[in-house]
Amino acid sequence: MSKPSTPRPTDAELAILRVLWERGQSTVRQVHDALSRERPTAYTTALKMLQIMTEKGLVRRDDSDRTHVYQPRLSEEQTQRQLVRDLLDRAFGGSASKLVMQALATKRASAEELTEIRRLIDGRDGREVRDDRD
Amino acid sequence: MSKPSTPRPTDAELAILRVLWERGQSTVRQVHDALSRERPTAYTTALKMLQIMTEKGLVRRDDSDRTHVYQPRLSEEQTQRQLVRDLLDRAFGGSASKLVMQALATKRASAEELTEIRRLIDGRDGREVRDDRD
DNA sequence: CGATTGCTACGAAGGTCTTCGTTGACAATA
DNA sequence: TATTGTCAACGAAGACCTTCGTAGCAATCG
Repeated sequence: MSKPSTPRPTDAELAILRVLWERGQSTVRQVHDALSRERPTAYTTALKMLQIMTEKGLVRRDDSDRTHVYQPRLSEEQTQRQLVRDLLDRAFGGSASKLVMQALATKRASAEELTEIRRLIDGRDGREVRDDRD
Repeated sequence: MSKPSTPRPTDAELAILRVLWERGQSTVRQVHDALSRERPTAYTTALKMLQIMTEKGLVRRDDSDRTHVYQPRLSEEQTQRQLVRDLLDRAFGGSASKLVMQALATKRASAEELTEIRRLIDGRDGREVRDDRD
């Protein structure tokens, strides 16, 4: 039950969401500046993007002031979970262990990360998964 | 070094790859039949898709017979790893442990899966990841 | 006041994705 | 042989995605 209330963010949308998660609520200018540090684009690109994302429900807009302020509608964790679930369905036949296996096969999985992961698993063993809404 | 030799498969492409991974090398007809069980589409949709995927290098085509035969160019595991790495970069800041955490937060992570995952980690501890080419 | 600056809105271009109809070649069959 | 069926190849439509230029409006500066 319950289809994803918000659509899967595209690449450019995700880039913007990353900015909003890091900075907290921001103006178009602020988003644009942050994005441009990585890759120079026009101001109106960020603007248009945020407008579209507002329509899609990916961000919320406060337009009480002349300069609008945007904030992400879902937390970083919620979005990450949604993306993982999506990938799980699309490419892993729903098998979380296979996904974890591939995550571990990544060079990025450092020793510290493995320790961290083990702690995670020990922490919640077979037992229940907290209720999640996405 | 080395940018992804093959592009990230799109949704429809992934659906076709799933068929090829499961069935092994297949004709357009066979792919189409398998896809249509899930969601009815025209034969030429599968055909066009496979033609495009051939151009992109996602599949390999044997056209020695009149009826061409297609096979995936990368294994399921290679593709999965590529997708995980991609998601890691786009949405997790490269943190594998965060990704695993979200995978575990999924209902699908059953008790058996957790056991399986723990075995994986114990199996390879901090040590090195086998060489991987994608 | 007039000019410049900063903002939103809008339209549109150029790209990719997915879908399908049509065409022409070839094969199988009546 | 004439018809029917199967196949690959296009082309093109319609939907998104991403990017930007332009326009219109408010505020601010000289």
